[in-house]
Amino acid sequence: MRAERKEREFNFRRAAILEQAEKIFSAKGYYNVTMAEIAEASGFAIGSLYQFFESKEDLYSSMILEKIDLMSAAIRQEVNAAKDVTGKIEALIAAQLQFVEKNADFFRIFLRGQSDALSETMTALNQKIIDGYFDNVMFIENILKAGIKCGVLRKVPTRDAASALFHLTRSVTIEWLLKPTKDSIVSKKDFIVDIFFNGVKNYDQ
Amino acid sequence: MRAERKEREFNFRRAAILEQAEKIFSAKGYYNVTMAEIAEASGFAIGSLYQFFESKEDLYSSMILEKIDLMSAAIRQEVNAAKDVTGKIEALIAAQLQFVEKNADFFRIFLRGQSDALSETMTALNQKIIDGYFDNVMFIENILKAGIKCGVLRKVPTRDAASALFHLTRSVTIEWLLKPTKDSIVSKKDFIVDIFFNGVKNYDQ
Amino acid sequence: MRAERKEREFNFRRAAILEQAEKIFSAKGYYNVTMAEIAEASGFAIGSLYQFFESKEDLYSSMILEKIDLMSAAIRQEVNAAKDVTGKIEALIAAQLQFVEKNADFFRIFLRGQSDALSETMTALNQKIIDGYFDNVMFIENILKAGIKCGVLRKVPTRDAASALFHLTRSVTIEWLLKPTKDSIVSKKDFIVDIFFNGVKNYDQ
Amino acid sequence: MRAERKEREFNFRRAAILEQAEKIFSAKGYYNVTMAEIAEASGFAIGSLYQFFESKEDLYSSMILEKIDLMSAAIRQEVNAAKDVTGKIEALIAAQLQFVEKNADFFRIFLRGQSDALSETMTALNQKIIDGYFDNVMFIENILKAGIKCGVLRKVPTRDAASALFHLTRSVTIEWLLKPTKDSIVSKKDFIVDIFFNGVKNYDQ
DNA sequence: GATGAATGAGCGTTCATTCAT
DNA sequence: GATGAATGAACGCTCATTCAT
Repeated sequence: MRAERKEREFNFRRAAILEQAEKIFSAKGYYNVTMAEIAEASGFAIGSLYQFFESKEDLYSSMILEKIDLMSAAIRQEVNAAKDVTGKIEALIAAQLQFVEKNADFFRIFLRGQSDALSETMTALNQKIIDGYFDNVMFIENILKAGIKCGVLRKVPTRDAASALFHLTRSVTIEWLLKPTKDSIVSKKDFIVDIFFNGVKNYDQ
Repeated sequence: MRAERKEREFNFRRAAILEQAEKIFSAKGYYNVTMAEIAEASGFAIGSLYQFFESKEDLYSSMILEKIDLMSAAIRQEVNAAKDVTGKIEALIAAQLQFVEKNADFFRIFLRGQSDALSETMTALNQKIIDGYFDNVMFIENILKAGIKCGVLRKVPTRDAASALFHLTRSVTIEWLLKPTKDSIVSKKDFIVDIFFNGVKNYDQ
Repeated sequence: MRAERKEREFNFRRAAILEQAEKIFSAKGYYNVTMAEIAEASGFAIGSLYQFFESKEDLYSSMILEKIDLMSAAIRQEVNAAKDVTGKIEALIAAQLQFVEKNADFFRIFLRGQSDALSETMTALNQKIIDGYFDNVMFIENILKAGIKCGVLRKVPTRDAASALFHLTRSVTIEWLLKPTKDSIVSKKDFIVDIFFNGVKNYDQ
Repeated sequence: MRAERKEREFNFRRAAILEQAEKIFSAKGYYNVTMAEIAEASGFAIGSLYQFFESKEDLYSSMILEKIDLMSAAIRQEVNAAKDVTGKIEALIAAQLQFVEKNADFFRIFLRGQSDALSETMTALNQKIIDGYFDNVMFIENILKAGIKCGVLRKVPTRDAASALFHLTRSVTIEWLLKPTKDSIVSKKDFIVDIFFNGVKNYDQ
């Protein structure tokens, strides 16, 4: 059908814009990027951007929210595929790190985005990001609760521990983004698992 | 002496501006704050701000860097006062949380600032923030190294573990800033220590 | 014949566009109406409008000029049908008011158009409107001249008096357009005739 | 006092901008004038215009409303100075014509403005213009009522007659603005008075 | 030194017009 | 012929910075 092809084309172009925008926003930050720049980079005229997005803010928000959804879906799929609690946690971390590796540009933005969430502007986006963050932590929390219930984990405050695991992974992500290294970030999974499960104390002493 | 009094006056006014700027930047973010707003809030004329700071960017950078220095100094003092490794780590966490509690406004900025550090603008500030971050992690790393050497901690990759501890504390900070609560954040110290030292695994099983 | 049918079709569509355009321009004014809006309202594609009109300005001008011609013709016909001067003047006023009543939307534009004629843009349109205005006033003037010649009217400056009659009618039109009323505007004819013929002075005193 | 001089300066500059804007708007119409043009003509920077006016619309509205107020005041003063009804009406017409002569540029705009008042944009300005128009007509109406009461005028519908007188004057104004003539428009006063009082009918026949 | 009015480059956004399909 | 997505010049407006007072 004609209309179908149209829509496919539309989505294709839209995605192309978002891809370029991601790179540029990642490098320079929301306020230092102009619509003209995005147009130039994506090979469209300035006016054309407005056929795909209502405004600069809409373009930015769309890019972030859609990527977040992708990430959420990817992670949940991996986690649900795992059977026991330990496996789920490992899958969670691995999936997160994989996503980071494949979307480094986006994460540079996303990490900023979460901080921007602390300010008053772009309220809609911020609220969605915060909601997404809480969702995420709650998702982790439920895994931990299951782990405590079945005795694999000791009784720790689940909410705090979930947040801790989330930020442990984030810590590795930030280090990786800050120091250009060729090593795959996924190799850090075992370290996170080790620290999160065992802590640093030496019991052998 | 006349010149001394002048300088004291100067520093006093400068600090007053930074104090107001901190509040405003915290609430609205760098790009949504105007020099006129800062002037208004601090009771100076717009032009006067330029006697204390070269530019808006300079004002912003100065505020952040000076607060970081304060925080660094405060933390190091507390840590150095502690005697053994365990005590140093507890002191480190407690000092950081205390600083967060006393400087919530600043931390809202700082968390954003660290993310901004991932982009290309404000190079000077970003580099200094990254340097400060690395300094901080290295400082923690040295404590951990000492802990491993004396057998209190098990042999974990020190750099990664230092970063992990740093971000564990950060995780608690973000949660606290995101959800307005009247509980003191310092009370979270024991949780961080517990997780970091012991992990979440249940060894009793 | 084929070509004829084509032309009929063409003119039919063209008229449909003008009809919608009249409504929209009337409500929002030339500069607040977009070609997209006119296309939408008339059920054509944007590009199709350009097969009927060279430009937005051409569309606007065409609509106005054609309506003016219609009005002129209608009025002249009515006036010529009347026999004596008094009858001609009454016919003139009545015809004008009837046209206003049937073309309220257009008159909202036309009144604006006449003022636009005082500025420098849309020179072609403006010149034609001014020409039309002068034609109109001259047409009235000739009636008045005849009236003076045959002694029905006293010796007043004909040009000024013609303009006065024109604007007297206009005054009633504006009042009627400004205050939404259900009374037919045509009922005001007698008032205009009365004032124009007799003035307001009380000779009985 | 310092502040006083400041304010005088401010008002002086503001008036200078309005004066230039009047000329330009008069020649090209609201939508064909750019802020850059007004800035250029008045010798200020673009940004400076915004210290005197909130927006382009505000600049335009201010210019019109302030002139209207001036005109209203001037006319009412002249009218009130006259003693009997005939004198008041003559004063009214003379004052209006004088104002037109001194403010030709403004009237080119104002005549357009009143028509714009028939569309939906610039609601606030339009409402004020319409209000002003009604005020004006009512002011005239009261004079006519007094004239009827004291028997100088015959019993005509006062509202319609007031509007008629208003537009009679307007008719002369438009003719004068449309045809560049060196004759003073004020000389047309007697014609207006004559037509309005006596009509065109020849009673001698 | 202190002021804040003046500056103008630079932004996001609109929309008449074109032209490949 | 009919379409409507693509275009980009042009607009109103902001705000960091300067400098005459």
